Amino acid sequence: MSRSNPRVLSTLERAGGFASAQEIYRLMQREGESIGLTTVYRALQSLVNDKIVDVLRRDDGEAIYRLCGEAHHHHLVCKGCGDTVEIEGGAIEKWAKMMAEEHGFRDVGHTAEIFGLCAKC
Amino acid sequence: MSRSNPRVLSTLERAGGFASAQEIYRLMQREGESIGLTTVYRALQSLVNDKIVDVLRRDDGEAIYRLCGEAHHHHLVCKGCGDTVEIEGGAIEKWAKMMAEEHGFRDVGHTAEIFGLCAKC
DNA sequence: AACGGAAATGAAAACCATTTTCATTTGTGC
DNA sequence: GCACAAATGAAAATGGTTTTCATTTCCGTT
Repeated sequence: MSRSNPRVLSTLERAGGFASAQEIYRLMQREGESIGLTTVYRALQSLVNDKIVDVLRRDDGEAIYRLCGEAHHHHLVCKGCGDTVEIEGGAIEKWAKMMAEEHGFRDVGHTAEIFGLCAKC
Repeated sequence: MSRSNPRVLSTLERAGGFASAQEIYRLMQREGESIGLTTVYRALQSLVNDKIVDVLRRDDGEAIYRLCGEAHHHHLVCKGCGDTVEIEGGAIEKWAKMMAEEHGFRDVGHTAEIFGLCAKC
């Protein structure tokens, strides 16, 4: 039942370990790989089930997939120009762990994004 | 140009300051208010522009709207049963402020959600 | 009160990411 | 080679959100 298509995984890796299904699909097309959008979605779902990738949501609602193994980081996004800076979140990791423990949750992940206006905007 | 329909705002307040457009629409219908879904969406957009409400995304991609004035808190969500606990995020506020400062960002906000499995699941 | 233009409204259509359906192809064990 | 399961992808369905456009409501001016 493992539909974890290796071509999809490797494309996700090549994309910097961070991309939406549509982006992965377009990327594969551009590189001449023959694949259907459906298969991309299925492969990603499968990778999520197998906990090889995580899902988050972009602000526009599109789902983005990220390799779990990736150095975990967060984003500082400019509301004006869309510029994004990757930032460390050590404090957040601890906070998430503490909060989860306190409420008896296990197997936890988290998302955290900061948005504002950058120096130029 | 202010399309910030007060009936929509008051319904959002009544919903606990936290609801999706569809939920607000259904709530208003149930209460016998005559309004179109389009108007609800427009009113919410307008409230977001005026910084009276914020938007976040639920895991399924649906946008949820929240009164800005609300005591700012975060959520610990169970992936199994969907149960949600509101938690404090003092550490996060500081982290967000620091990171923003460090990169010259101003007028910053943030989102942070923790998800995992609750004790029952 | 009547008129005219601007803003608001909402039904229906368009949009777009995602999921489902289903017929076809591919792969594997016999 | 054969049969059966799994994988594939085109096309249709789904569902939240946005757009279009014709109609209605508001307001300020006569």
